[in-house]
Amino acid sequence: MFDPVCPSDLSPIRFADKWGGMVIRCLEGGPRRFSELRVPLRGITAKVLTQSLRTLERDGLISRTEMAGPIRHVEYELTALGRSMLAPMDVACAWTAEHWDELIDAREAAAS
Amino acid sequence: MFDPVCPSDLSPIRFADKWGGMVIRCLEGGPRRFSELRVPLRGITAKVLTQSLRTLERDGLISRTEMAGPIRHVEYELTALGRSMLAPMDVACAWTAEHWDELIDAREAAAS
DNA sequence: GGGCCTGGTTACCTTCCGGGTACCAGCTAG
DNA sequence: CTAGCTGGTACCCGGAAGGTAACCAGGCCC
Repeated sequence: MFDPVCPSDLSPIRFADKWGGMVIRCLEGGPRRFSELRVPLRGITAKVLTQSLRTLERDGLISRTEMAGPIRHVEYELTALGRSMLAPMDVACAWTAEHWDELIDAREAAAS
Repeated sequence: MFDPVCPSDLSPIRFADKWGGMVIRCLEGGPRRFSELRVPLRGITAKVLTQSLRTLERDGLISRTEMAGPIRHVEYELTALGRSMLAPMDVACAWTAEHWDELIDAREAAAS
């Protein structure tokens, strides 16, 4: 789903850290487990994902819940605050999509 | 106008690099010269401002014009692309302002 | 000539971010 | 006993970002 060489790297708008925005997108559809997040975030290592999740939690955007039971089960979920950030993110995505060609052109013109 | 310890550092939404968003805000009202930009961006050094301006120019968000004449005169101005980014920035600012307390609370809760 | 304004450049240093590898405990299935 | 899944942690590394201090040319004023 998300590529390590994500096109959004070209966008001047960034949410949280490098993977933060994508993590939030992954949680948009409901709670997810650690290993479930690693699937769409292709190429992310456990360490980096942990890092990103801890930061998002510190900033109050997601919550971490250890479920009871014999086997280990941790769920990450968007908080109300995190969910409220989806709106600005949509705006940013729309802007990036709309001006995609201009962004590419600017880079190419600058490279030459 | 802008503080080096800008409150927006707490916002998970960032535009361009550290000073990029503020530079764009400074140019909102029309073209500005290098030294005019240094006034509101308190504490920014020439090198860092140059760096930021070069990046913004590379990304097609601002334009740099050397004016003719005996004394040196350089003007920086928002391009159409740069100006179009003001809308997403407004949305981001509004979100940050609206959820300011929650952002602070989250940090404080995490610190304890 | 000396000082100041213009808009920078250069070298250097420090911090942070992201990533790679290895390793861990707890539980389960074969 | 061994392998595999869960969700991580510890350690090291390289590169980029951000900042400091010094210096620069060109033109102005005195």
